[in-house]
Formats: sequence, C-alpha cells, structure tokens
Amino acid sequence: MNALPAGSVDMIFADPPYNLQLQGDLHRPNNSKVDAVDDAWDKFDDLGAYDRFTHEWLSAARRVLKDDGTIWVIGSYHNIFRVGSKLQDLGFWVLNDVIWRKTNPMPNFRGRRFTNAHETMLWCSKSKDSQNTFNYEAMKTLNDDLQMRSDWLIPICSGSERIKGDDGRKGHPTQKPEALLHRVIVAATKPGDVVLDPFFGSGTTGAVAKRLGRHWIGLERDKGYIKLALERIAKVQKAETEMLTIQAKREEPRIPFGWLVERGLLQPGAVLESFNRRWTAKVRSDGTLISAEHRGSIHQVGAAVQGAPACNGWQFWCVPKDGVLVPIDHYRQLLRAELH
Amino acid sequence: MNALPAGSVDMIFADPPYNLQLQGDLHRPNNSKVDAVDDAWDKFDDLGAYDRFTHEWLSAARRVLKDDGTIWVIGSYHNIFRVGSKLQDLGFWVLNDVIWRKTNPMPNFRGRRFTNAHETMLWCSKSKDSQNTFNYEAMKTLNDDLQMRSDWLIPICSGSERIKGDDGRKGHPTQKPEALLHRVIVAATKPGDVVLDPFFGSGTTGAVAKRLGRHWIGLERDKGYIKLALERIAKVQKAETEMLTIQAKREEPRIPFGWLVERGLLQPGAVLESFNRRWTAKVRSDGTLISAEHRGSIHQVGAAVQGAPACNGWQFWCVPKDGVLVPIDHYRQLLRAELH
DNA sequence: AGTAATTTTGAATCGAAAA
DNA sequence: TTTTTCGATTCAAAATTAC
Repeated sequence: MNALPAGSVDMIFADPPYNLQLQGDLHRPNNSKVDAVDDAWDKFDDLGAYDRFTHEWLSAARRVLKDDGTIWVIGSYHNIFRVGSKLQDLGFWVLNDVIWRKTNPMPNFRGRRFTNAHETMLWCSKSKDSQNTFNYEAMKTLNDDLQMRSDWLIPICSGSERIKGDDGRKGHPTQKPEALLHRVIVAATKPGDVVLDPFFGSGTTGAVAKRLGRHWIGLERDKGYIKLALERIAKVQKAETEMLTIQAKREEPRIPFGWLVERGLLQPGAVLESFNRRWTAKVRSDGTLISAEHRGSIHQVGAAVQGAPACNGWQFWCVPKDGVLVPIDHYRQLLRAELH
Repeated sequence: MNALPAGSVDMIFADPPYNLQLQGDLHRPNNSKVDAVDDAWDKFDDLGAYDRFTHEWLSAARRVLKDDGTIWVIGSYHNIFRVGSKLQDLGFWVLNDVIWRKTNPMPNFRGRRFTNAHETMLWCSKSKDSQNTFNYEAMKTLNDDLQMRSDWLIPICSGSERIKGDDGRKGHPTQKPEALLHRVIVAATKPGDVVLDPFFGSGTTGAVAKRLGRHWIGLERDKGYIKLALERIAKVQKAETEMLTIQAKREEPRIPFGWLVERGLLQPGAVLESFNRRWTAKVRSDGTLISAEHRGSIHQVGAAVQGAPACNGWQFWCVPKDGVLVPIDHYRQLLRAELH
C-alpha cells in the first residue's frame, strides 16, 4: 500500500485476518471434521501482535484514501473490537456498523453458545467533517422504498459462485459473497471510482467492482490466490455504463426487484422481454429498467411501453431462457423461498 | 461495586453510557425536534476519558463476578469497540456478540447513512476455561426448535412498558425492552442466581430478574431513577417456581449402562444392533460390549466399529424387539424414572 | 432421464465428570 | 493436578448418489 500515491483511492474494502485462535479439532454430530481456518496468515502470537498488525495496515490505508473517501472493514467478534478501536484512534469517523446476517451459517455443533450467525462491517469516513458518497436513493430503492437498515440478510458464498482450486476444493477459505460487495460498492461509490482491497484473496471485490464499472486495485501476497482471482475477474463483464447510473424512488413489491440483481439472479445489462415479446428492456444495477424510451421500476417501464396507467412488472417482464420466456416473478419466488 | 464481596455475583448485565457525541439538534422532516440523549452522564471529554471510565467499571465488575459467571454489555458503534477491546484486555473471553435487531428503529432523518437499526451486546465469561451457564435447550425451544442465533429481533421499548416520570414524560432516555432482558437472563442464569446491573437506570434488569426468580442488585446514582425503578419492581410478581425450572439433558443424573444389566432390563449375552443395522455386539455381564473385533463400553465399541472419533452409545445401540429397533436410551429413561 | 434420498459443507475462539 | 471416560450435539443449501 505504501507504494501507492497518497489520497488516490475513493473506497477501501478490507477483509483482514480475524485471528480466530481455534483450539483443537471440532467434529459435527455425525463425526465429520470441520474444515477450519487454520492458515498461517490467521496466526498471531497474541493480541498485541494483532494490534500492531492492525495499526500498520490501517495507517497505510488512511494515507492512500482520499479525504472524502470511506473505508469498510469486515470482521467477527474475534477481531472487530480491535479494528474498531484502532479506526477511532487513527481519527476515522464511524458512519455505521453494518451487520451481515447469514441465512445459512454454520451451526454451533456442541450446543454451548448461540449460533454465530453474523459478521460485522465497519463503515468509516476519514474524519468527522469529510463529505463521503452515500447513494441513499439507490439503497432505498434496493430495499422496497424503505431506508436501508444496518442489518443485511445475505447467504454465505457457496455453490457455483464459490471459486474452486485446481484440486476441486474451495480455493479460498473465507471467500465473501458477491451480493455483499455489490451492496457495499453501490452504496458508497460512483462509477469510475477507484476501489482498493488490501486483502484481495479470491478477488470478490475486484469481480464486483469490474462488473459495476469501478476501477479496482487488489493487494495479495499469495500467488495461488492471485492466479485464481485474475482468472475469475477475467470472466466478468462490465455492465453497460447506462446501467450503472443511479435513479431514485418509486413503489415496488415486497421483495425488491433490485435484490435479484444484487444476488446475481439477474445481471446488470440483462435483457428482459415483455410476456408477449413486443417490448424489451435492460436491467440496471440499482434494480431499475431502461427501454428505448423509458426508464424506471419494472412496473413503471412496463406501464409506459404499453401506454397503460399501471402494470405488474413481475408478471409483465420475462427472461428469455432457451427460447422460452420465464417471468421475473419466478426469480422473486426463488428468492422469497430462500429468504423464507 | 467495590463495596460488594469479590466473586459474589453470577451474572452482570451492564448498559453503560454510550458516549454518543451528538452535535447539534436533530429535526424530523416535519420539523419536530428529536428528543436526544443529552444527559450529563453521557458526556466525556474525549475517547481517553471514556476508556478510563470503561477500564474502571469493568475492573470492578470483574472482581465481583464469580469465576464461572458471565457478563453482558450492550452498546452501539459509538462505544462498543472501546468496551470490547477493554473486555479482552482484562482477560474476559468473548462467548458471543449478539445483535439486537430493532423492529422499529428511529429512521435516519437526514438520509446520509444506513438506518441504525441495531445495538450490539457482548457476552463474555471471566476466562477461556471457565464453565458458564448456557441454557441451550431453553433457547432452542424459544426459537421454534432451532438453535438460537446471534441476531435477535425485538421491538424497542414503547407503549405501556415505557416508564413515565412524574411529569408524564419518559422516565429514562434509554430504557431497554423487558423481552431483551428476559432472553439474556433465561439464557445465562439459573433460578436463584444473583444478577447485578451496575447502570440500573429504570430497573429493567431488576424487574425481569424478579419475575424470573433471580436475585438482583442494582447500582444507580440518580435518585429520580432509583425511585422510578423501585416503584416499577414493586409491582412485579415472581413467576411460579415450577415455571422457572429447566431440566437440561446434560444435567440429568448419570446411569451407567451396567445398571441396565444389573437390574435385568437387559440380559448378559443379549445382542444389540446399531441403529442402521450395520453392526451388532453382545452385552456382557459387567456392562461392556463385545463385537467381532472390539470390546469396551457402549461408547467405545460404537466408535470403534464406525472408525469414528466418538459415539453416543445410548443412541447408537438398539435392542431388536418385534422387528423394530429400540434404542438402549429407552431403557435408561425407564430406569431413571424408576430411580426418581 | 427425472426425481428422491443421502451426503457434504461452511471464518468455530463449541466439555465435564470420574478416575 | 492430570488423564481417562462418559456422552451430548447441527442448519441450510449444494452436491452426490440412489431409485
């Protein structure tokens, strides 16, 4: 980080080692062994060593961050209090602590504590008086026209999104879900901004930044991780510029359409067709649509192209799939089931 | 706190000043003024002063806490990182960080941040190796037979629960909901335990502790708050004792397997089958099992035949009876009932 | 080939009593 | 104080195998 020019970065997303301090092995009730995070990079001699490490990288981060930039740091109860205190000590100003609530956390197999079902993110500006970016309207749109809260419900990264190594096993032990980074980046940056991730790992930050038309810088010392990340990001397509500019307001159903984009069920720039194939529209990153002549919510654009007073966009718009049209409501139901 | 005997308290619930550092007045969009927390007790000169205050009261708390007791501290992003770091520095061992998600938080009127919709609680034991109370089954029952997670959805305190002062205005600016304390106390204490709240305020901890049959100690320096709290607690009725006792499975008296043979519930030489019918073993007169290749306790042989690191023999081994497999745990329960 | 059942897995600080 | 034994304990979702 010290090789980068001072004040050159708009946003930092950092996922530092958590210093888990695991003791012995842990087995599930069915006797299978939990594949724990026991990598060398998560080992520190004691709290003091972790504090020094935190001080060093946060100081370096502060230097490269623009005065009006913001920093996000994610962690668990093992490390987040050390990080939070150090951020305050260095003069950062906490804007929010945001809770990532996991839909599918690992259970507590021994029944000795509450299921550890969340992680904490700290969002800070460089000082109390700096002017940070916050795309309030985009967040509100993404949350069914209600203010976005400080607790976010998002599944852990699994399935096809999880990067595999050459051996077919998980490529990185702590890969974060793209939906999480999507919301972070849409909330706190503008297209063209520079996003820095000093603990790049599997490159989730770079992949999402690229898709959303933000520049990215990733720092990583493990060559294996670098290779995986670069291959991954090479496959990502940047969404069209128009899809990335943010629009505001409007009514939407209980599952906001934007969530489908955020969760990767639909990509920014994806083309939707009306059920009768007469009209098409493209999906933008904030969950609005844009057609030849109109832009707005799925309902508004659906109504506008028909010249109708109203329209249920969930039934009107479809995804062309293998020659068949699948109503976007189908995806809403998938997500609704998932979020239960 | 220093007047209390050392090691005399089973649980501490602490709701210290948050050091909110509010700047000017805040108005809602309709121009009404938000009734902020601007009391003298929430004013500190700087972070250093807040840290010294935190160090002092946490040190005192540590002294009065039993070695196997636990402490809960609630806070927001303004202070929780200072508190969490200090807890760790003093040797406390974090068991969970629990998120209180508010169903009805105050909106962010300026639209500059995410709605601050949660507060954080830290639950710590006195050291890594201490044995704290956790009523796992009670929590699981309370959560529809799923493990209780670290994020709790509970409304803020309002309506008739909110204590009013003599002037009819709110009696205490940061009164916590009784539902929150209910879950904390049921989770981490037993009936008859002593609960200490060093920042008693409106006395929520005392009220809930009394109803749940726990003893309580409240420390408060504001005489107005003391008066309100005592009046409030006087109205509370302790629930019936039978409603408060919880019999956890792991606290039931132990029944050696040999007793089943001794009492004639199983005959020496009886053949047991594993629940999946893959293995068999014979019962010996001393209460050990013998299989084709292994001999030892029900647990040891169960583990050995599976090649597993451990096994609960009570659930693994069954008695074939009329074509059905009856777990030997059934006979243990019969004997347990008989022994009363 | 399609559906149902089974197995696998995820940032985890995950015992206590008796000998 | 240390070692051995007892025996309690999991949820959601994807991947794999069985039917």
